Amino acid sequence: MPEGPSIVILKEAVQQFSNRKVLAFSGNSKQVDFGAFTGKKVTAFASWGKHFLICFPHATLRIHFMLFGSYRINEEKETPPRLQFRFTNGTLSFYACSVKVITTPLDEVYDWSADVMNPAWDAGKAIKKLKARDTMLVCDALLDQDIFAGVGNIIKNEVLYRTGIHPLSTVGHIPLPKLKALVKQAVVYSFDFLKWKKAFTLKQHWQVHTKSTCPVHHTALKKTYPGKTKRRTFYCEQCQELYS
DNA sequence: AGTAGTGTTCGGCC
DNA sequence: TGGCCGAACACTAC
Repeated sequence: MPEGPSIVILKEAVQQFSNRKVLAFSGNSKQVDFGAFTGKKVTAFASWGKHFLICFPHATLRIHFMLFGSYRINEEKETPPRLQFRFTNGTLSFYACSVKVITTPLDEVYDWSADVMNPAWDAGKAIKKLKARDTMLVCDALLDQDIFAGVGNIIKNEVLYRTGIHPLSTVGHIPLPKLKALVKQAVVYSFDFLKWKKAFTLKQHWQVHTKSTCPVHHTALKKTYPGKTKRRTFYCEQCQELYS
């Protein structure tokens, strides 16, 4: 569920409830005053990176699925929903997710140009942010939501392989053309992810993530937990150059 | 059938 | 102060 493209899929799947009035609203979230949203109309569904946003005239509900969150449309799960909306044309339920109420205008909360899937995405700003973090390891930089909102661990591994950059490379030592390729592919792979996920073929397109051999050299891939983020990292020592 | 992970926040410690 | 680390959260595919 969690990476940016999956949130875009969710946003598209719930459009049937856009501009609909909430007939009933319940759940086990402690963050939400359910009465404050009952009878209100959903003005829009939006997203920023891995954040899913349900907009109302007076406030926005921010949903983050973390590792285990899920949702159902016109279906029920056994587990109690964190949030459950009933509309005239169906129900929308969220499970095991983090929920927050946002009352500040969204443009003040979110820098839309940092979201790799947003039309406002600004590659130049991403390059500037990377240059300002010159001692950071690239494996950590790709997971930094202030730079690449929406990028998760799968996208990280695949983008590093595509661009031939070793995960332990230091951002400040990566040549500018390579850095530009990295920023470019963070977006390109995210949209590939979206396309493949919709077609239920995402996993079969993975080149290194969860894999044990390099698709080019047929030699063993490395699997480590590097950097500050210590997330599972798959890479090929022959294909991916170390800049340090 | 047990394990590990598409993620983030928080509190404690040094 | 601030960086680092582990725990917590809570589900399910492999």
